[in-house]
Amino acid sequence: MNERTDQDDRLATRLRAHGIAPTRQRLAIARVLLAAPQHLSADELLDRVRAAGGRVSKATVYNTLAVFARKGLVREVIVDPARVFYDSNTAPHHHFYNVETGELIDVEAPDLPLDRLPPPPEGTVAEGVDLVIRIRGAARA
Amino acid sequence: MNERTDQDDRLATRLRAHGIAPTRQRLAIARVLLAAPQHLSADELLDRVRAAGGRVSKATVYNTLAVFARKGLVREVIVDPARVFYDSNTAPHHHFYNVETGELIDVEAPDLPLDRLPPPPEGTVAEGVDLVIRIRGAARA
DNA sequence: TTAATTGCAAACATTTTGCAGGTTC
DNA sequence: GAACCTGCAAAATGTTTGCAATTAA
Repeated sequence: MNERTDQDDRLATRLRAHGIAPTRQRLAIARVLLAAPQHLSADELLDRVRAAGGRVSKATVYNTLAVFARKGLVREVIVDPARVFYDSNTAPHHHFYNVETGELIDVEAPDLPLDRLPPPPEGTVAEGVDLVIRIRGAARA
Repeated sequence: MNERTDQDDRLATRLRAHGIAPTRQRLAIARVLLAAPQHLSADELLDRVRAAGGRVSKATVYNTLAVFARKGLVREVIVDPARVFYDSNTAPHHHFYNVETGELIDVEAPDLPLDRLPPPPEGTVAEGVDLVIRIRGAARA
């Protein structure tokens, strides 16, 4: 059981580094969500955490995701009115969103010359840039 | 009452040009939404249509907005998980979204060199590009 | 021990749906 | 008169909230 403990230690450290107290539930959620770059909705995440043996309530998943997002550990992706996606890839990048399948695909940011964006209106500050390319079709391999 | 009739005729023509049958309710909705470039949610639109004397049900507003969007008469803007905005400006452009006030502001598209976007994955076709600059702060004049 | 976190169920808000009645061409 | 449109109310969905019990530091 040392591997798992080591990994959890790393995760706990990472949470603390973001000012998040590493509780049992938050670790269970982080273990799933931060395992790899991916896009999950709250409900999907709840399913996966439970499938992995985690005991978490729905409310806690929503709470936790909001905390993670606020602390910059994950990124909210708003592309579908039906649900919010949480992206464990916090590096600057953009997305393809398949409106037919609901699939989200990362796009490398460097491809895009977004360095000279228009300046925000007076009195406001830019907080982030979201670029979404909506696509459709079956992305068969 | 000729002015209003003339304007309605123009709107009706515009709807027909998009393959939309110009019913009483759709005209009432179009009159409000297409009067100027603006961003309205379904509920806001319902209020305004009724304030203007239009008799429309909530269901019809949702139906109509979906039809307008599908036919390209308006554009859906997904920036807030809580509600969909409908943008009567169909020219290519982007948005500032004030996460504090919920305000949407148009950004001229030409400012952005989005001509060389990454190609969509095989088997899919790009349908549109949404660029949102999230801002915060009170945009006082 | 003191504040923070969790879980449950009820509450919410927006949007969708079923279907009867109207309207349009 | 056949197809389309509308309205109402009920349902569906994802998310939030209130509050008592639990846990973390």
